[in-house]
Amino acid sequence: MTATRSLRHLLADELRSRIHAGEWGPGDRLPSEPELARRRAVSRSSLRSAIAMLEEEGFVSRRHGSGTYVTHRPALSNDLRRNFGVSSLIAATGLEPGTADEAFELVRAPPPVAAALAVAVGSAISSLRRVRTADGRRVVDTTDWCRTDDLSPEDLRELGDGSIYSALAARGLPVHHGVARLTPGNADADTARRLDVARGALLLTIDQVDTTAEGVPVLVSREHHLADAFSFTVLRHGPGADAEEER
Amino acid sequence: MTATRSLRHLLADELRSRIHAGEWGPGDRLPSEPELARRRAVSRSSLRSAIAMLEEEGFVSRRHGSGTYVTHRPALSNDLRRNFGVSSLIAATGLEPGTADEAFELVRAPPPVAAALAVAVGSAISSLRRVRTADGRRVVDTTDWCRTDDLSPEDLRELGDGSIYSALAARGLPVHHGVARLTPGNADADTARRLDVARGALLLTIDQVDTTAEGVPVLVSREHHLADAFSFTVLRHGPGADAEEER
DNA sequence: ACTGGCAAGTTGTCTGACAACTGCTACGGT
DNA sequence: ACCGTAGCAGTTGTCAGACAACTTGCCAGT
Repeated sequence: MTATRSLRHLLADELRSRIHAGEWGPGDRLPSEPELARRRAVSRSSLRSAIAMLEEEGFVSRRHGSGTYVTHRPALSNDLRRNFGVSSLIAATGLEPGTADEAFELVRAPPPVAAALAVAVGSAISSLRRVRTADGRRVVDTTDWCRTDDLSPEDLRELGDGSIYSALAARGLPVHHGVARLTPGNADADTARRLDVARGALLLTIDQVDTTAEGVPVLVSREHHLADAFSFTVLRHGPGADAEEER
Repeated sequence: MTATRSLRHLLADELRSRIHAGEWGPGDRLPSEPELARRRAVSRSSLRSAIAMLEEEGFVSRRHGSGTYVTHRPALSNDLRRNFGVSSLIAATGLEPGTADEAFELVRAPPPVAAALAVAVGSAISSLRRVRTADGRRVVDTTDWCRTDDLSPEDLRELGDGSIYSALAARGLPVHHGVARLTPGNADADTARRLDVARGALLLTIDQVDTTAEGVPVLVSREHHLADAFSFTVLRHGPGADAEEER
């Protein structure tokens, strides 16, 4: 299923990987649009759409009358914006992700979680708590919550190494975006024990609410990251790129 | 100078602000492309490019054969990706940004800064250290470094309330993007004194390197943010949005 | 040696058309 | 009365060709 995405997405993927593979280095000029379109036997407009996507993502920049150039974009090992789950975050640093101390439970929704999931406080929801490891080292203590009619505790147990995101997508609830809130903190007794560090160790806590394209919140998670295990990076677009609204 | 940006950028800005103003709410369908194009007296292709930008930014989502719909995108008060400088971060929360304890100096580049700015270790560079305040409260302790031939300490003194970014842009060095690295930490004696908090207070440190579109690093900064003063948020794009490369 | 303009090449926009898809409606069979 | 299906109108996706706006390098004239 899933079907082929639209042509311009395919073209964008293609160009992105060709740039990523180093076919054109930073500062190089891409072949002209008519040229690229002719070689791929697609219309120039489709190819232009693809390039527009790459431009929006910051991979290339276009100069009217001159050409399209590959930007000197840094290759971030772990960009918060791109690496969604903890697994991909760990994998992006070249380490082997794993899990430990898994616990699947049916719990009463605590107030903040209930509010985020739009359910009544105290109603039963599925929760999955686990410690994520990188090359065997305990680095993240996570808890995920979701509605039981979306995923029951049994569903969570069955997914094994599969990601929660793909399980949700298989149920027709693909996660479109998430809002992550970052807070520094110190490990409490419980988390310290689970992560096998001293109490009070530095943590970066990420509270995240994932929603579908329709704006329905489907997954709430709280992740306590060991501060010295990762370096979290964000690519920030400069003020020149898109002047923006205020009020 | 600056010139009018391309038409599709203008159209995108226009639509973005109209959505932001609430003309169409989340879930609503936008007028059809031919309709919007006719009303603005522009070609459908230009308008399509504009909508493509909004789609890439996550404001709308298109459905082939059905229409273009406004997504339920959360209105983030302070998104790390969008709010670039500390001032805009403070202003985005509705507080009044200010500065205190400014110090302009000519210093010898410490190794990490020298590496980031691509200058010799120990060579003279401009630095600006200051405490940023929000409604008078001391919330961030920042230090900026840049090459003296880009901005001398006197240039920094002269800019007053103007941002360093606009000063760099005026010198033909517009900042295109920056890479921010986030680290939790505890306040050392010096920072604690400057921020008027207890030693060991929780901080979120942001180390950032800002570069031009050509990839030339022009500004390095280290910001110690009081943990309880802000909540840092990032909008993360879901896995469904753009399946991506790995290696 | 310098300057001005010309010309080729590239991206930006426009126009018109058709294909592919969605959602609804009306029709016909059971 | 119910249900499935074909058709239809509306929308986004793609195509083709043309011209405008801009950049860059070259070349002739001074």
